[in-house]
Amino acid sequence: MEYNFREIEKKWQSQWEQDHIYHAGNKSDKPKYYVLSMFPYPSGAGLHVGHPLGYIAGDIYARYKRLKGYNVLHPMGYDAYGLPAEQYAIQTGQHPAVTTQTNIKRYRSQLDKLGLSFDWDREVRTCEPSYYKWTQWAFIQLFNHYYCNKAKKALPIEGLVKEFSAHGTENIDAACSEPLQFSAEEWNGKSEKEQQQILMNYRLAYLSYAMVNWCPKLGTVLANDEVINGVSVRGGYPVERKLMQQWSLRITAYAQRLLDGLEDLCWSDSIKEVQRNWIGRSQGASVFFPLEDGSRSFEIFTTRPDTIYGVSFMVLCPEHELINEITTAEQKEEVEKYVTWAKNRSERERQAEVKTVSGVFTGAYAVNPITNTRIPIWISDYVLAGYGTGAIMAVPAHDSRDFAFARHFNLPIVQVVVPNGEQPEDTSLWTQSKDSKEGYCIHSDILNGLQVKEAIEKMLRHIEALHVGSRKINYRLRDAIFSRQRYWGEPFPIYYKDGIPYPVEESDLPLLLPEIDKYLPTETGEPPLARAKNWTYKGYPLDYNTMPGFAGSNAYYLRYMNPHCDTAYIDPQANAYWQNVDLYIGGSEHATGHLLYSRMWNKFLFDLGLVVKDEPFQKLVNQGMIQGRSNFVYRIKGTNTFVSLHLKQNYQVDPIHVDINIVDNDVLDIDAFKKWHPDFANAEFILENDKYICGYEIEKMSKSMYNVQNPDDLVEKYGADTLRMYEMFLGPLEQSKPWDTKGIEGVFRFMHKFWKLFHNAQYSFAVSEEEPTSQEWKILHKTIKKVQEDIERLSYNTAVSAFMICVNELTDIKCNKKAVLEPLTILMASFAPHICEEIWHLLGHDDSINYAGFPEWEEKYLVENSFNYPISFNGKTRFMMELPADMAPAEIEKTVLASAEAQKWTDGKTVKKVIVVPKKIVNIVVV
RNA sequence: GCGGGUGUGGCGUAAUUGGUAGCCGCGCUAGACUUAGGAUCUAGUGCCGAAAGGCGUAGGAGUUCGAGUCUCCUCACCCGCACCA
Repeated sequence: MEYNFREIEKKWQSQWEQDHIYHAGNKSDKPKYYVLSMFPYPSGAGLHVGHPLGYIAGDIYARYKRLKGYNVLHPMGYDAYGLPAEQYAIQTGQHPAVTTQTNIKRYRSQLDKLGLSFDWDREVRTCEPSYYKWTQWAFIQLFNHYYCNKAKKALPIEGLVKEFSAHGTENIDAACSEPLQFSAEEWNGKSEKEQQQILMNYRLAYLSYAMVNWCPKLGTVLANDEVINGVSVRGGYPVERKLMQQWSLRITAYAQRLLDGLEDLCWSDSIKEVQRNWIGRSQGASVFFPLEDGSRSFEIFTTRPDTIYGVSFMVLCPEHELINEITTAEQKEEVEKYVTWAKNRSERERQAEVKTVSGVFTGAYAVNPITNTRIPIWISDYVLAGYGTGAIMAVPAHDSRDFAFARHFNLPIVQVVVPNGEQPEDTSLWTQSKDSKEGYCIHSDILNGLQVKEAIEKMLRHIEALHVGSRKINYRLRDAIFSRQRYWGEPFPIYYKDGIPYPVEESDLPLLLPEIDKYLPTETGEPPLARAKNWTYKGYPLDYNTMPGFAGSNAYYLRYMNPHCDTAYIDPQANAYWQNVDLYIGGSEHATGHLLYSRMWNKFLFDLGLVVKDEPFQKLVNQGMIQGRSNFVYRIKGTNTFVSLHLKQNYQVDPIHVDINIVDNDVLDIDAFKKWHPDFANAEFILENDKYICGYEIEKMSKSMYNVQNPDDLVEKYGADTLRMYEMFLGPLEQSKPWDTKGIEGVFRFMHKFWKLFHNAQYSFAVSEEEPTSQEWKILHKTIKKVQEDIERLSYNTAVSAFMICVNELTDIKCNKKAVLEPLTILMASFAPHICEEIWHLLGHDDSINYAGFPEWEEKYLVENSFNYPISFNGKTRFMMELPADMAPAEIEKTVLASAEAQKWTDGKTVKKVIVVPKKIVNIVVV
């Protein structure tokens, strides 16, 4: 029979599904392995060829591990809450649950066609009540815990309450929104409402008034990672700063642990670096500058306490609480004008005008606590409210922003650090600030002559001795805004009594998402949930917000371990067995979102003793994006005539996107083109060599550019096995690359060649029972070794090459011996499961190939005596050989040649050249 | 501006991790079988040269017996952060 992939793939896919062959039990004698691909958001557009890349890569690894004797957890599910379904609902009135359901169906059928070995018995959907029940449950736990900096973990809030009523804040070192100080008596004297407000300051999920990213077009707030360059990631709508009461997640409490945890993870350096940057730890000092009148002082943060002698002014952010208090009467009008102006600027305007200097003098002065000099206090929006204390000491000589400000407002510039080997300069001649990372100190009293590093340490000690400040570590990371004014998300299990939020009883979870008549905010501007009838609990109003998209994806990898458990979030036995994800595959766009929130969420659950591992994803691989390759035709302006690519320079033309499905190797199918669109029915063409050649460009894959390659079409034309192998063959997994269907024919040819190894000229199945020759063993075993090494390091493109080489070599020597072909089939089953399963059964096996043992490579076929690997890859035979250090070159050559002949590893070919170099290395070229 | 990464034939890529650069595939050229082929098979294919030979891993230097690989500088492109004190 010829290679009939359609029949083979259909047959085995339904067989596998029927037998639940990929179901992994929570108990097994085998070692466990957990392979996870990031679950998709089921969008209306369906899958394109980019999606399967990661799934196939994960699938190959899962199948490989199964063959290696592991109990493999390889689940899949859907990140089903999200904005697009809701936007669609607003436009059409269609319930988001319905569209989501439809899209999931489509996704599932597309995934099934690829022969992915998912354990569908464990499927989760974040929008199912049985799933989000536990998202809500986890939220309540966050609400009921605070972070203790001494224990370095989350602890129950009751403990904090006990401590407050016994000793006040005296012994407390906890993560909080604002540092508070009160005694036990003060605490006990407070009302329930006041106490609850104080506790909010400590809860890990807390309600607060905060400056948030408000997107008027989407009608919701967004997290920092959902905003890029002042516009929303989804939709690209402008985002403003707005003061609103919102739920937040105190992720900052975990900043240091999130940083430290990266060390032992097997993640790429780039993604670790992105997370480190996002957390943004900087070490320095907080210093208190008293006001001139001594009434109070204010705190600043600096990483360079050594430059404190160079401070010539202070700057407050326009939002700073001190402004009203200190502004002098003469300056009042001007300050108010500036503050109002600064507040009304959009985030985008502010970012676009970074270079423009603006600011205003408050009229007030502070005192430098080290030098006791009088320093003017200014206001400027180049100081950010969100970082540090929203106030800085300005050292214009050594900071470019301070320098620009000082020049603009004519403030003094004092050089305090001089680069080694240089002399102090006249700063009035400078056009920019001077780098001060290295050098010696001047004009700095006790620091004079010291190197920067020593000076920083000395000044830190000095500051501490004078009690004017202390060492401090600052993080750029902000708490995550956790509420959205949307419908299609998890409702908060929170109700309000007397304006105070209380969690819903755990036994009453899930708090079901109510039905509403319209998916829009109310006329009074309340979120859509305010439209729900009887949206109350115990007679009290429930929260109108829903949780953000990342809420449901925080711990989905944990629910896969026990997806049907409805008595606990995490089944301890299942968790003890599966531990955490061994290999996680997904796109790098989640570097600062999902991958950070998940780690924090997991650490919190770890603190509660609910999970055994502190980190969720041991090894992470980011598959590259697959870009689209668009094709163009060129229409001569004002006509309906199209000119081929290389002739277009003679005409005035408009390039027009053309559907890549009617273009083959950049050659246009003219008939199909005429039918494609009525406008082109009577089109005329200027051809080159009787062909119409299209131009191309690499762009994002998108419908409007007609460059979307649908995997279903390719499966239909070439089969899933070919598509799987081709996607892996395209290049290194982590690299982004344009989709190009050109090369798929080569892989398709390879599949036929492989199939033919098992068949005679008449296409009947025929393998020989003969004992293979040493050469045949070598071909097999070098392939086993190579492929195994390549899979382990996820270098699938080179593994596919190794298969091709192997099949070429076996075809050349017409090897059809079962002893060679059978192990090769098992070896390839991870890549091309359908064809290998078929052959496996043709070879006489009744059980599935999926659990056949993985073939081991035998060293004896690769190593002979002192030669390590006298096997050629890349058309070369090279190896190492132990030789006495004092052996003369001529002697070495003789020894090697003699040995080579004796071993017969040259397979009848003659040695062409022996290159002998010192250090025991020998290269031998054979022809 | 700061941080991370990449640069190899016409194209996607490979290179025992310091050891003949270009494996495998696409494309291209020639041939065979074919009524025909956009099917299949065979051979060739880094560049220059008729050949001998020479030149070649973005460019320049360095370390080494030996560099695509290590070090330094320059250039180009990609990604992340960005008034972060």
